[in-house]
Amino acid sequence: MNKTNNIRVRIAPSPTGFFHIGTARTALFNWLFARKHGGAFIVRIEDTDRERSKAEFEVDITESLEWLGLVPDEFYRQSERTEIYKKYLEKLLKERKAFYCAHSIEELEQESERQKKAGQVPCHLCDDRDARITEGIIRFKNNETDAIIIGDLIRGEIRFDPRLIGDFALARNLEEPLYNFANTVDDREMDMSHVIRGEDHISNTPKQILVGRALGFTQPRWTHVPLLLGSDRSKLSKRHGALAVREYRAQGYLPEAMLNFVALLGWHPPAGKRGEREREVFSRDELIELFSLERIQKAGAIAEMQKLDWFNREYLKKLSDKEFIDRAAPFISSPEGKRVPKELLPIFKKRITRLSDVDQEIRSIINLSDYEAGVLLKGDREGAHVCMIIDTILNILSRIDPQKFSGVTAREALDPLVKKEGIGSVLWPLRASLSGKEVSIGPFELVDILEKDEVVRRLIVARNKL
RNA sequence: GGCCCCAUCGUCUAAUGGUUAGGACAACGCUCUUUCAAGGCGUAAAUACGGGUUCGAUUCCCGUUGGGGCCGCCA
Repeated sequence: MNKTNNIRVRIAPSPTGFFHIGTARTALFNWLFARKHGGAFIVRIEDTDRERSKAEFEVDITESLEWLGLVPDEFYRQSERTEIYKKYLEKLLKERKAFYCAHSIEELEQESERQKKAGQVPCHLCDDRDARITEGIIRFKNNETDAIIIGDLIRGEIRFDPRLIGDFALARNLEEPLYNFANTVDDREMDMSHVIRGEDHISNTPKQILVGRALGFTQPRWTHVPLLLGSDRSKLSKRHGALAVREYRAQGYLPEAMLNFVALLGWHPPAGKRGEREREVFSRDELIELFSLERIQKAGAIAEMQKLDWFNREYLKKLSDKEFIDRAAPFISSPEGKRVPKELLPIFKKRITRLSDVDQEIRSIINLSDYEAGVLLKGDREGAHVCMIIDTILNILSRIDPQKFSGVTAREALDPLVKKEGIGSVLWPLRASLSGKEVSIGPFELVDILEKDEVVRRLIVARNKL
C-alpha cells in the first residue's frame, strides 16, 4: 500500500507476560504518531526466546490491543523470520564483523565479577574474535572507539563510549538470534522511520546503532519515552499491583478511559487559555489531532490509579442508558443480578467506578444485611416519630395492588404523606429501611428492584428495630 | 560501583526570560439535596539546593543533592 509519507512505527513486545499498561502507553504513543501522520503502526512479536515465549501471552497482547482499538496495520512474529536473520548473520560473519565465541557461561561470569570488583563496567572483549572458530555464540566484533551519539527526539544528544560495550552477543547460533540483533534487522527490514520505545532501552541503542552501521543500514529516529513508575518511583512491575490490561478490562474499565488515562501519563497537549479550566477528557480523534512527540515528558510518571477511576466514571456518565446497559450486562454474573430487569441498570450509572460494581451493588441490595437502628434515625430523628412514619408508609404501600406495585405507584401513593410530613421525614426512613444503609440508590429505585412482599417485610423489620 | 537519564503542589502536569506560578486527580470545606453519589463553588498544597548569565529566572549554564534506568547466551 502506498503511503503519503514514510512514517512507520512499531511496538515490539515479547510474549513473556501479560500485556500491561506500560506497553499499552508505548503502543498508544506509537499508534497516535502513526495516525497523526498517515503512517503505519506495526506490531512485531519478539519471540526469539523460545523458552519464555508463550502463545497465551501473544493472544493476550493481540486481544488487549484490539480491545483498546490500537489495531496494527501489519503484524509479524520473529520466530517466523529465522531465515532473514540467518542471512544477515552470515554476512557479518563473512565480513568478519562478527565472530564465534567459545567461552563458557562460567568463564564469562568470572570475568564479569573481576571487572566489577575492579570498578569497571563488565564487558567482554573476546580473545576469540580472530580465532576463526565455528563454535559457541555469535558476537559483534566491536572495534569502535569514537563516541556513539544518539540523536533522541525527546532528549537531544546522548553520548556513549563504545569501548564500554565490549563484544556483545548477537545470536546463540545461526538459527537463534538475540534481541539487539534481531530487533535491529527487523527495524530496517520493516522500514521503521522512528523507534519510539521505553527509556529502559536507551542503553541498548548504541549496540543497535553499531549493528546497523555494520550492516550498512540507515538509522531510524530514536525516541525514548519516560517510564511508567509505581508509587515508590521505581519501574512499574508486578509488585506494584494490577498491571495487566486484561485485569482492568475484566473489572469493567472502559477502553476509552484507559487510553485517555495512559495518554496523559508523560504527555500533555499544549496549554489552553490561562485561567480557563483545562480539559483532560479527550476522544481518540482529539488525541490524534493534538499528539506530538515533542510534548512527551522527560521524567518518569507515577501511574496513579485513582485518576484512572476518575476517567472511568467520566466515561461511564457520558454513556447513554442504552449503551450503559449493553456494556454493563456482560458484567452481571450473580443470580441476584440476573433477576433485575436490564432496563433498571442505568440507576447505577452515576454511582459506580467500574462496570463490575453494578453486580456488587445489586447483590448487596437484594441480600439485605443486618444493620443498626441508628441508620434509620440518622440526623437527629425521633424514634417514635420515625416508627409512626414507617407504620404509615407500611399502611399505604400495603394497599397497592401487587400487580401494579412499582416505584411510580409507590411514589404516587406516598405523595400526600410526603407533602404533610416533609420529604426527608418520609423518604429517609423508607430508603434506610429498604437498603439498611446510609448510602444507597434512591427509595423508589429500591422499590423497583424489590418485590412488594419484600418491601413490606423490610419495613416491618425496620419498625421492629425501633 | 560504572555508564546513561531525570527533577514545578501528595500524584499527573501548564507556563519555552517578565503570571497573584495555572489546571486536573486525591484531600478538605461549603452548597444543592431524602442519604450517598453526581453537580456547583471554594480552601490547603509546588518551582530540590547552591552558584552563575541577565534589568529580570520555573525557564539558560555549572555544581551539589536526590530519584530512576541499564550493565545476560532476557527483551
